[in-house]
Amino acid sequence: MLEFAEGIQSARKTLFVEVILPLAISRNYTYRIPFELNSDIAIGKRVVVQFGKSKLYTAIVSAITEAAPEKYEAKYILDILDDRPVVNQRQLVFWEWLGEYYMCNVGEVMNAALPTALKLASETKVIINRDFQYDKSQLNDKEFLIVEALDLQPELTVSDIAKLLGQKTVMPILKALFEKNIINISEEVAERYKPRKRIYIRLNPVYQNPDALQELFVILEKRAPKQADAVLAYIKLSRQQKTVNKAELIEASGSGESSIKSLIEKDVFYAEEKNVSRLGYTEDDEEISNFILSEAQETALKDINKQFKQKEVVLLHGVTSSGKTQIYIKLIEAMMATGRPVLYLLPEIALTTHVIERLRIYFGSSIGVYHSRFNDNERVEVWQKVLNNEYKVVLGARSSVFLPFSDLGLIIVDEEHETSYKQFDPAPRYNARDAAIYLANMYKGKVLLGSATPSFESYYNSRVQKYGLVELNERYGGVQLPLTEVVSVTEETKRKTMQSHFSSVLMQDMAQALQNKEQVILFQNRRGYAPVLMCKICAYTPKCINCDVSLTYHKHSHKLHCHYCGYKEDSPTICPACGSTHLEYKGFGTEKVEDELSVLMPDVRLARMDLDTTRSRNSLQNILNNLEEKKIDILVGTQMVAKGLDFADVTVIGIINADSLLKYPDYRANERSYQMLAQVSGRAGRRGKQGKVVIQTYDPNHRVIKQVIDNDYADLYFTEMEERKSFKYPPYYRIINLDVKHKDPEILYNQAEYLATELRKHFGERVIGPEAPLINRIRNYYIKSIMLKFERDTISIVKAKVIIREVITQFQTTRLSKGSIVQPDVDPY
DNA sequence: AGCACGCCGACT
DNA sequence: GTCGGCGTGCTC
Repeated sequence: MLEFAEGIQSARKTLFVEVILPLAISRNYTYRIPFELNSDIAIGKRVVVQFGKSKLYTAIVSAITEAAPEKYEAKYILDILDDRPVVNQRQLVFWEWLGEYYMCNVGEVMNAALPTALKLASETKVIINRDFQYDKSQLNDKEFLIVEALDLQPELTVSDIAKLLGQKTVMPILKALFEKNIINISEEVAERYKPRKRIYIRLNPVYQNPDALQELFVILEKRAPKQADAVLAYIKLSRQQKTVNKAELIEASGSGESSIKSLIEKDVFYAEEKNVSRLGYTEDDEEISNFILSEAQETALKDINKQFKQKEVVLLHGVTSSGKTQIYIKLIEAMMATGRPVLYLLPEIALTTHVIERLRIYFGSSIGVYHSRFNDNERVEVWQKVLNNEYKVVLGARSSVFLPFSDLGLIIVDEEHETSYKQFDPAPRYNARDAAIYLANMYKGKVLLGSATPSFESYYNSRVQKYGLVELNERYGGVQLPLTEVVSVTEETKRKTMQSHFSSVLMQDMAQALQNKEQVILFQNRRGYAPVLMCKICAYTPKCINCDVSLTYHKHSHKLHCHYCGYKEDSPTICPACGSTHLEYKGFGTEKVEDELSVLMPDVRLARMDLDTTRSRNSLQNILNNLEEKKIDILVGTQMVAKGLDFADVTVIGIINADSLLKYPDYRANERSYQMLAQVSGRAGRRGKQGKVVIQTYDPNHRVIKQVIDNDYADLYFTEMEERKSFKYPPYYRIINLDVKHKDPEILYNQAEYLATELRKHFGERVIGPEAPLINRIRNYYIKSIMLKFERDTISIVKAKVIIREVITQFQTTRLSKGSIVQPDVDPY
């Protein structure tokens, strides 16, 4: 009785919800719930709301209140899409934190977090009002056209009508028609996700009795031989596999759809429709092959577990081929035994290769995979399964930190130094590695960062005892380090032994490898397109007088610019170091390398692997398969080739132009170069063959190249860190970039100067710029960058962000800010 | 982010 | 004199 009364009361109560809209707007909005939906509403469910005059959106309920908004009348929510929340409350906290930390709106986080299919399409549909008689002569031409079209077709979308009339703004016309009662506007949101169905066939258990089966055959063979075939085929198939689906049965029996249909009608077969996973798992590969950890791995594993007792995050620094993956597997197994799920983050590119296969072998169907090569339906499917706690391990790229985990015991971030963990555009400009640390902390889970060449941030954090550190210096199974030979391009050019971009050493090694039926990978960094001025004779590259970066040639001004302090100088015509006039703008890409190679070695099977050749869904996998099946002799690629490629027959690695890495105008150029060179080299001659790495450079004595050859990460770290300290760069300092954009460069200049001046009032010398970035105009917007450098510890970054936000908001209320876009980027690396 | 309202130039 | 260009401001 009491329950009943309460039920009535809650049904009558007027409830309001605050919702997150998938838009870049700073506020959340309040909607009213119709009484009849009161009992269905819950935080984390999706609702359909009208926002603005005509748009419908899928929003996420972030709060439920009883207080009516004071200043306006709230609109009703139109529908609740979910029976149970698709987003849990911890996630909402996570979104909130991410928005705060990376200085963007929660709506933008929502946009990145939810697969598109969960965000629903808004299709505004227009239908004719059949109940109303009207006079056609009263209509103007456009109205007439619309009504005519609606006579032929029951419904049109707004965009259909726009096309029909050949104009964009159709809403006023429709509004007029609507007000005249001639049309109705039916707005419906179509559910985009459709689970894939498959029809499974079972034999009526009656026929397990051989006599009954015999009898059935006699009848069928006489009157419907095709149906008899189908039953026979079913029996055959069911012996080989647990389930038989309709398509298989049709295929195997050679009988048609109709025979199966009549057998179902005769109750011989039972048909059952089931949702099928689109993810292509097979249940067969659950065999567990037990590998044995080496002594070094065993020690490392124990050490990791020991450190986890005190530290939330542990960095595993293990050289290439040291068998980090096996350690991960052991950690995952241990975590699985406790029943807590594991998230295993990998850079996008590594996810399509062997890693998934290897882990599938160990963990079978309890492993989920989530990355950008999945289509939307597949992503929703993984989302739902995570929601249902169906996975023990999720393997995923950057965006998998947004999956609806209800618990996380461990997050592994493999290749933690990878820049692909950072999203640059659009907002949220987050780093999945750093977000993962926050995420794990929410669940009191642990984080293992793994890399052969850790990012300086992580290494620094482990040195200051914030993270634990475990080093693994031994290669697994005694794999030898490759032999590295540095070739001076200057020298070979002088001797005239260079053939286009290839040194005689590299040509010989390639020829040798091909003769041995082995494979070659050539590495050419895309970044080589950045136009850097270099002397052809002495390899001199102009550097900034204030910063340790190469200057970049700007065609626009015909000057050399420093992107970090704003220093400029005229582009020299004579080399200041050796007096030669042979100054060149350096930069060439993979395509050119492939082209030239095809001329030099016409019989060799070449392939190229870069962003352009791997754009479509399966192209990357195809290239890798071809490499594996030895249909490719030489693969030319960008950084992609440095990640996770592991082929036994690749014995020669050629780095076409190490200078394009080393001279990159970035304070991290040396760190990045080392990482890249070390990772690429690690690809050569694994599994028992010693490989050879050829590094071509104009500057064979470069400190970083020496450090790579000596495999001396520590030396790199200490020398670089000195510079980071004196030039105020991370990890000693934190960086926040503000990109200001405007269509007019003059106005932009004033806006950026104003913002920088305002910021200087609070932060003084910590504000650098504004300075034009490398690419200073994108999509008709000119860009200026303001950089803020904050020292650790002495200043609160949280407070600084509050002030920055205030300055931006204040700026946006001024008339000056008209037409400008201000984009903050926190930790822009 | 959309989308409507509103104010200016290019056409019937 | 209208159409439609885009700039500006609001959306619960």
